[in-house]
Amino acid sequence: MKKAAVKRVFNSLLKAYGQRHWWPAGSPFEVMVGAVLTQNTAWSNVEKAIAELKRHNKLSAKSIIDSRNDHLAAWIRSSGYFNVKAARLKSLCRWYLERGGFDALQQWNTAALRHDLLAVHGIGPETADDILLYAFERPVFVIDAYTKRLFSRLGLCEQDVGYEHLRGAFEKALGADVPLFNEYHALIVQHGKDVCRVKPRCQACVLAKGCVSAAA
DNA sequence: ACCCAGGGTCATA
DNA sequence: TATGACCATGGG
Repeated sequence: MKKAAVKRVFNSLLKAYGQRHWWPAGSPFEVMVGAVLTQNTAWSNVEKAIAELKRHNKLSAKSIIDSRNDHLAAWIRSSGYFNVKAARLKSLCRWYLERGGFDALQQWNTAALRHDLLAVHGIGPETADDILLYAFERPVFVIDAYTKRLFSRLGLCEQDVGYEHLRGAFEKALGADVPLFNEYHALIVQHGKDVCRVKPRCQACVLAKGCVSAAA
């Protein structure tokens, strides 16, 4: 992808939506939990689940591991796929504690940390990259369905582009820039919620032409 | 009633 | 390697 085009889209989105102030969480660990809970799920449902974990004093790796599966599933019920996600949260928390927690993991280089995260059951590329960018503040560009949809509509990538390929394209076009990656992904999600497929025009389409007309 | 959301895993061909 | 099934709640 061309640098200029990628930056132009960012400027358009920023002008349309303003700063997003992501990730909405009080701690890196909360980011990690939210990243699992939001898999294929609306964030509004995740907020309730996290509030419920907090209410039961279970927003820590140890307390999650020590919880019964059926209890944990009940607390995160609102986020959907609760049985699956209860198991995924536990595997993530085991990984987290086995590696010595946040400060120890923060010593790792980004490539090694990403590789290790991807080996955790239930952590795929997008969840891993959410964690890397928003919890560990590493320069990793997060790709999601919104990103592929928007950029393929804009004609900047193929519709069926692979995750790693598109991630590499963004990172190459933008350079390693954590605050920029943070804001950009958040803006893409905001644009996705603005939903061109429902509204005839979303705010950013006024500025970044093509998004509407290419919608199928 | 239908559609989809800030995905990932697993079984099958 | 490439699809398809499956997981499941809540808001539009």
